[in-house]
Amino acid sequence: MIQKINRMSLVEQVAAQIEELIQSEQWTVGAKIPPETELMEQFAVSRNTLREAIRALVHAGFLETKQGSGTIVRSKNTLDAALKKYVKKATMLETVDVRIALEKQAAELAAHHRTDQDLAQLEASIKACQQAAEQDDVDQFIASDINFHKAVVHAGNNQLLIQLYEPLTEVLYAFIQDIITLDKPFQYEEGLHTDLLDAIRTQDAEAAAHYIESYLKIVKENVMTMMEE
Amino acid sequence: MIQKINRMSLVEQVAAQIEELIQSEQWTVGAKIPPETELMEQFAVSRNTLREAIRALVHAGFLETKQGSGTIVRSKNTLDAALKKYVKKATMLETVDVRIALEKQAAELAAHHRTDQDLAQLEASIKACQQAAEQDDVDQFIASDINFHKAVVHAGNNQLLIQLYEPLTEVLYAFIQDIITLDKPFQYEEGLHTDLLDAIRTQDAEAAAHYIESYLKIVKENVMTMMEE
DNA sequence: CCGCATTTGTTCGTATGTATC
DNA sequence: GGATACATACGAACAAATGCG
Repeated sequence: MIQKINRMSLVEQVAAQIEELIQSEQWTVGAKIPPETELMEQFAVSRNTLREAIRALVHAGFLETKQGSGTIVRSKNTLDAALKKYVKKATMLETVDVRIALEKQAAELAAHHRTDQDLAQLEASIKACQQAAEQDDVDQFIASDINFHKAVVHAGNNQLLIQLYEPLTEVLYAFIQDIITLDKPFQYEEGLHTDLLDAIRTQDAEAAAHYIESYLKIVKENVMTMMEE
Repeated sequence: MIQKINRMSLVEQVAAQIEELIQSEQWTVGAKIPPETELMEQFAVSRNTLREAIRALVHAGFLETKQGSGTIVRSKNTLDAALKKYVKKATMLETVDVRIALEKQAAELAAHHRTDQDLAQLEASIKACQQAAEQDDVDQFIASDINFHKAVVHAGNNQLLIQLYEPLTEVLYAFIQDIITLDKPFQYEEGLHTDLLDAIRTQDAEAAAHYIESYLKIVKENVMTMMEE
């Protein structure tokens, strides 16, 4: 069997290997990676070649270098960094529409694929919301609320969808804060999330999607009224 | 006014400038960029520094280098490259579900926001499909079909959504080819797209979403049966 | 605070493989 | 095939920042 020639440049090969080391968590986030001299020996390449590989990963957001100190692992995936950049530039209205699209689909999938573990996670998130509401802890409530939505998406069991959804939540955090603090005196509606949970539990995909739609339609209206001001 | 010290490394500065040149379309996609020796002079940096910057942009998907030939501009934005990478790793089933999510929402938005220009574009795409079908040109038909779906998403007038959708189509191209060539002897259903066009023209968001849903449900079933084999 | 080793940042020189005319 | 232009790769050296004793 004749093998294909390795057409990848040395730099690409080294970069791919390092990326693999990060994603397999042999190099954990936050940890310092071996110095250049050491990596030169391990990969058996020159310093310049190694540096080009490292620089590529720095630019992509995987690594962070500090002169005199060393190089540390900064992040595990690039999509997150790239998406955040774009979401930042997009208008809030656009972001909300994309969120509606993804979360609705996720809710339908969750209704089909949810495990007992998923249901437990959803219940826990709802409880956290209730507790925060009782204590009038706005920040905690928002965090718990976002956690609930994330849990829904996770229950959908679609990795690609999860990766796309995650960066959106971060941007919405500050916005939701504005809505709650400005628009209303922060009142927690009891059945807000439990309806969706029931729909997912009973595997009623249609109801789950409908809940998300009506909920996010309200969010969208809030966004639009805020933009008019 | 005291200015902050420029703490960016030379490589980062060069990379940022090149990125700017690309996004401002002073360096257009497909065009060859000046050779390294020339850029060394223009940026007033050494070869290795320049190379590290270029390598970072190559890894990000902006540039593409070919030994002996030169370096050309490959893409205008990173999100596209990052997404493609992820989509490639995701299963086809996951990709289809995400596509359903995005396209459904886009169809609803299109029904609301479509302009006369959008409608004209949709009609043109449908005509291209019909022509390709009459001539039994499978490749051309697939291309036109994808163009139609892209036109729907564009009519939704949500930049973020468009950016997310675009990379998905590329991956699906090869797959749709398989379905058409293997599964069926390539027959074009007349009303396939016209129903959606009518829904968008009459601004019936619900019907538009419903059409996308039923259409992509068929696609999804095809994916699932193919995976079983 | 000083001196020193470590580590990344930057530059130059040189040789080699590859595409284009 | 030869000449030229260009990217690839290696090696050596010095600069600058950091951290430690």
